[in-house]
Amino acid sequence: MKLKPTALQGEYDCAPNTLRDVLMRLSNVGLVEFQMQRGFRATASSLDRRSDVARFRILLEQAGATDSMQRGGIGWEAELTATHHKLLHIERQIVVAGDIQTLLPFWTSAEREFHETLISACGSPMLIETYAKVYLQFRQQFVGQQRDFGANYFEAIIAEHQAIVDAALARDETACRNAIYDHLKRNLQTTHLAGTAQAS
Amino acid sequence: MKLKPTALQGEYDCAPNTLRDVLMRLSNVGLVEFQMQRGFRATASSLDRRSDVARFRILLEQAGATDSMQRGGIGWEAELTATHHKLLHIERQIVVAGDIQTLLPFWTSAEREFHETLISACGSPMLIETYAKVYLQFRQQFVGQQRDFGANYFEAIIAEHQAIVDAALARDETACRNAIYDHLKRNLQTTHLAGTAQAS
DNA sequence: ATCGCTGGAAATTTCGAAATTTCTTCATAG
DNA sequence: CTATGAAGAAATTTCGAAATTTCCAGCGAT
Repeated sequence: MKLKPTALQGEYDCAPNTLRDVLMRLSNVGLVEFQMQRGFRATASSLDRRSDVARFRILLEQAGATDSMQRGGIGWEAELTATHHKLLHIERQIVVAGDIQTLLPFWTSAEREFHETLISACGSPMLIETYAKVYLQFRQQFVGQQRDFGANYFEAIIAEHQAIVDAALARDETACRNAIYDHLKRNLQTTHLAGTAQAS
Repeated sequence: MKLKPTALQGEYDCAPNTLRDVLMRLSNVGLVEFQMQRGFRATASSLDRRSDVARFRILLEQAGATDSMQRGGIGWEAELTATHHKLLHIERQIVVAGDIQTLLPFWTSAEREFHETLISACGSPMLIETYAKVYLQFRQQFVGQQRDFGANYFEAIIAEHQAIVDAALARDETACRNAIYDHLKRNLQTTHLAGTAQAS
């Protein structure tokens, strides 16, 4: 679907060139596609695309977490514990209240913070920056997609996050890689599974 | 170092806003840094930065090559052989003639093609696109840096590229990962070595 | 002497119109 | 009926000026 600056001018109240600037920045993050002389397009939300993003996210998160386990000190452990605590609190609320609508934005924010903290001690600014972009693109794949959060969906998520923290704090690299893979494998296509062996 | 559109207006003959647009696109690739309301800056060329880029490149190239070895068919093998043949031809010319100045642009182009072909069959558009950007940033770290290409520098490079091709065609994943690491390790800082174990 | 505030200069961003390029439609030829 | 080409329409890019924001130096107070 095309995104024409002049068409969006009515939606948002500004000049077409400002829209162009905004779209250009969104294309930096990967939320919008840009081609020279051909304008902007919303990135398609296909099964292939989602699988690709998930696969790449697994690669970066496994590498970042592994490095963080090797380099991270007590400060990293503290931050990881803290962000996980906040995340767990929200997830329990969702399970109990079942009120996903109002809590979802808080959960999204907390989940991002948790995963970013997990890799924060890897020592590679480039990996951290790239992961942030990939995480946004990952989340973008689910906007407007009416996913059915099954009854025990968030209970499963809670267990998966717990497994990641436990492995990370125990500095068990293999366990952590497996936990990350298990957390994200639901987004992979079966044809991609071969290429993303758990422990790699 | 700051990059002010109005200042570069004399250098290139166009309006400041066009310069702004160009710099914005360069920041997409990572060749220029951009901060909201604070304009553009040339990315610093420090030892830390170069090491970070190299480390990230190793991660992506190892993963991409591994997946390509699993998924690539005869077509991939053919392309890899072809690009390596072209690269080797240029490198031999450099060794014989010692004429680095005129051959360097050709070598850079051929080297990029070779490495991109190596990971081209990985099946992940995202990894391929990211690698392309990282490769550019890697090369950027050496512009204007008078590196001393020692007498047998390119002879070593030839051997390293050969090791990569041989391992890739033999589908020896561990050997290929090691060959990639050996090819790029000269750019890593010692403090980073721990984080990038050869076979990972 | 250091810190905070204010005023002016410089840089960045926004804007709307002009110029260029691409896309669409329709007519004509094979 | 398909294909090629040209004209018109639409979209993208460029441009220079206005508006906003940031940066920097100088003044005054604690």
